[in-house]
Amino acid sequence: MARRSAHSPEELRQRILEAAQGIIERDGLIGLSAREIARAIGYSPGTLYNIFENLDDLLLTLQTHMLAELVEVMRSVPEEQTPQETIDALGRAYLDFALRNKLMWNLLFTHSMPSQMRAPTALVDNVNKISEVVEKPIGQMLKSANKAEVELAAKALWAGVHGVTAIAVTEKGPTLNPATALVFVQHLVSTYTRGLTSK
Amino acid sequence: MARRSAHSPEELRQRILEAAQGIIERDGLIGLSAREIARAIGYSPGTLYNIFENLDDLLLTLQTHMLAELVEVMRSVPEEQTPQETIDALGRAYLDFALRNKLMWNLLFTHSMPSQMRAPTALVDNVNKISEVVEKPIGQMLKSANKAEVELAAKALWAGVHGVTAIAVTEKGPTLNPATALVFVQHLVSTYTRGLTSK
DNA sequence: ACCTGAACACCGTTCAAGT
DNA sequence: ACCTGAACACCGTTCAAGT
Repeated sequence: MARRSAHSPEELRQRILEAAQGIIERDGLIGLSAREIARAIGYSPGTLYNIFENLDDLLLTLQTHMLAELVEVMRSVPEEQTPQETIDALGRAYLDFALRNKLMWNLLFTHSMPSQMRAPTALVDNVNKISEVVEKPIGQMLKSANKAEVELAAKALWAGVHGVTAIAVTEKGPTLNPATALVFVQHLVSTYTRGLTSK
Repeated sequence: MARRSAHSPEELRQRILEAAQGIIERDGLIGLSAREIARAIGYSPGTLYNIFENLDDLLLTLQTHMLAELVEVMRSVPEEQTPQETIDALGRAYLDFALRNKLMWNLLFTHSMPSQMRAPTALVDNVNKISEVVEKPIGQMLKSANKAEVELAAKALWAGVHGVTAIAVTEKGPTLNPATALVFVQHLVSTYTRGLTSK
């Protein structure tokens, strides 16, 4: 057996990650297993371990990819006429992304491994990049504010939008759900920014 | 073998739930297994299935208990001098609870099972009860608002506080973490309520 | 009535052996 | 060099058999 190389190492790596993502989106984290991934791509379980250290490593890689994609989505939101509208558009983009990738997005903010394991810096950095995107329009709204104030405001507001999104995605609130989430996001953004500018 | 009844059924049920909670808080969801719980309480694995349908049922029960405890915590926060201060105290209580029970709190808002499984109504109801606690001080702040407006405001603000808490608990933000979270919660609450009252 | 433990169909991970 | 598949130590869950 062996030596097929029907796929290059990078191809194989991609196919593994895609298969894992598909399984998670379909069956949740519970449905994910090395053997199931192997079955999905038509390789033996052992092959995964030539490419990833173990399942946790694979999961971390998946989270990093997902987060990088989310950062890209946020960065490519075009600037609107007013900072207000730009922030609104960013909120919509964030919510949309989460609703399109419910289980995978949920996984990003889940303690899925033993607590002593720290998130890799690549992941933490990307979480930071998301709020950095929000700092620009916030800075335009608060022209007299210093950098620290803008950063605080951007992170607080983005965390707020994140919270609305999180409740909506997990469908654990009867009123706040995927269908109504946008209204809540817009209300939070407009009310918060009014509070910011009327200080 | 069998027939020990060293513990009443309710006692046994409690011991199982406590053991499960301990394992999750120590090793995460990954470390939880029926056999591990059985080992922890000194019974055979089969015993768990006399009391719970399966592990998902056990997990759902655990989530329901946890959420009921959180509702109790929120309801017992004393009313302060001003609605503003009361909302602030509620935010602090919510954050404290999450930081004291990191992994278990995280579990409450995690898609831990196959996606077709719906959350039981007891769980969804309790999520709603949390924001109801916030409606009271919000109503005092907005005397001319109708019920729907107060509900929207309470849910949006609570979801926002939830988001700050979520980022802090998972320790995936370099700036927003357990040590700094309170500042973010207070900033979000005060800025949002200023926006509300200055409409 | 209550509990056990063997049994079944699964896991993650390793690694000697094959091409 | 790359991949397999057997092997090991685990799982969740069921259920006949014991007290």
